[in-house]
This record gives sequence, structure tokens and C-alpha cells, in this order.
Amino acid sequence: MDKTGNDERRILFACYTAKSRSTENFVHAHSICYVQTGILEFQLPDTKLSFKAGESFFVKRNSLARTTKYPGEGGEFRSISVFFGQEMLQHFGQENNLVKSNNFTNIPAVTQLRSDRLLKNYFDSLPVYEEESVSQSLISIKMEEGITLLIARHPELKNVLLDFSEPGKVDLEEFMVRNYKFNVDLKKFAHLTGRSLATFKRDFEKIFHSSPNRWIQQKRLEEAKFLIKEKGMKPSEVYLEVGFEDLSHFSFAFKKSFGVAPSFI
DNA sequence: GATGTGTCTTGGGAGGTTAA
DNA sequence: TTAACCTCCCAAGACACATC
Repeated sequence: MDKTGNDERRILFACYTAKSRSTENFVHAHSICYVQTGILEFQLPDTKLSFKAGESFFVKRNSLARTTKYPGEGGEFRSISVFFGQEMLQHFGQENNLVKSNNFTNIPAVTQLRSDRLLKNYFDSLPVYEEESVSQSLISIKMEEGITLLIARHPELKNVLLDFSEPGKVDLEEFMVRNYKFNVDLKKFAHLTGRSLATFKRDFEKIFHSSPNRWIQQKRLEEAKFLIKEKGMKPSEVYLEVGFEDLSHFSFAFKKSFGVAPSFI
């Protein structure tokens, strides 16, 4: 999948031997994922979800989610993800005469899929596509099989898969307060709030009387200070939690803001 | 004309990397 | 944890265009 989300016909096989946290928090395309071994934890704006070996789930595009992978008893975390790009879904919808129904239900960012022999067999059949060199057309057929299964077993997801609209204009203040911890760039924040980058910055200045980056960093540092001081957490545990990617830079920014290093408060 | 929005340019600084 | 260095993203401003 490319990061623009233009054409993401892709099956991804992941393998980690140590605890690993995602650096990218923006979901570009709808996907289904099956956990083979270990545990996958999702940090969403309002909740945490975790999936263990043998469980599968659907992730909605244009969502904000931070994932952490924990190796299982064998020392490995393994998963298979299938990403459905917009172009592919449009083509699939046209080919199969699929139309959105009127009774639209709100679908969360992550939906657990019911345990199902067909779905399990589907995921079990995918590794051979990694091991063998197969043509793109064969992979496309396999991915269409995945969509067909998904809609058959979870018809409530059909409307989401066939919804090709982009996010509408939302309450910027409420959105930012809920999501500032997610590590995504300003363009994506602008997109998710239904604005161009220029309008996003202007609206932001009107509401928060600060530039987006300055405000986001200050919020993250205040949260970090709270977690260290009130919850007794260590700086090395906190910096990723609040959206920083690098401990040394977190330490530098913290000291610059509060006058003391994070380990001395 | 007023207002809102998009695009482009440029300099500064935030953030990542590395070493100590 | 700090410091030095480097890269590249963002803020800010100017201008163009669309809509009312």
C-alpha cells in the first residue's frame, strides 16, 4: 500500500520477535487482519482492544489507532493483513452490482470478526502467496474472495466498504482534544477534520490561539508530566505513550518546557 | 468588494540520529 | 541525559481563485 491510499492491493505478513509499537497511527485503507501468534493491542481514541492468536478483526480506513504487538509463547508475533484500496473496492462494487443500503449503522474503527471456519480457512490459505511467486491477478482474486467473505459474514460492513466519501467538517476543538496523542502529520489531521491544510491551520489559530504543532507538543508534555508525577511512570515508558518517537528528544523538549529533566520531577 | 479557501515559497526550528 | 549535527516539516506570508 502506498501512503496516499491510491491503490493498495496488498497482503501483508508481519513477524516480530520483540514488543513493537506502530510509528504510523493513521489507517489509510480498510483492512482485515488475522493474529496467528502473540497478542495485538489497539489504542483507540476512547478505548483499548486486544486480539490474541486465532482472532481476526476489521479496521476502518481514515481511523486513528496505535498498535502494539506482543510476541507469544514461541517468542514471535505473527499476523496476516489484507488491505482493500478504494479503487479495488469501487471496481468490486461495480462488478458485483453492490449498492449501499439506506439503513446506515455507525461502525467503530475496529470490529472483531466472529470466529468462522471459512474466514480461518481463508487466512490459512494466504501464506502460500508469500512463499510462492504469484501474479498480481491471482492476488486480486484472493483479495476479492476476502471481500466476498467479509460481506457475507458481516453484512453490516458493506456500507462502510462501499462508502467512498471523505471525512466532513467536524468540531476541531473536540477532535483535537480527543486525538492529539496520535502521531500523525498535520495534513492527515486536516484531512480527518474535513479541511484543507490551510483552513485547518487558520481554524486552529482561531480556536486555540496557537499553532497546531506548538499546541500538540505542549499537550503531550503536560500529559507526560502528569503520568510521571501522578502515576509514577518512568520517562522511558511515557514518551511513546504521549506521542513522542524519540526519548532523547522527549527529554530535551521536556526540560525546555518545564525547566527540569523528566526524571527529576 | 468581502470573505473564504487553495497553492506556492522560504526560513526557522523541531525532531531524528549518533556519540559520549 | 546531553550535545552536536543534519534533514525536512511547518509556520507565515503573498497571491490567485471561487463564491456570495
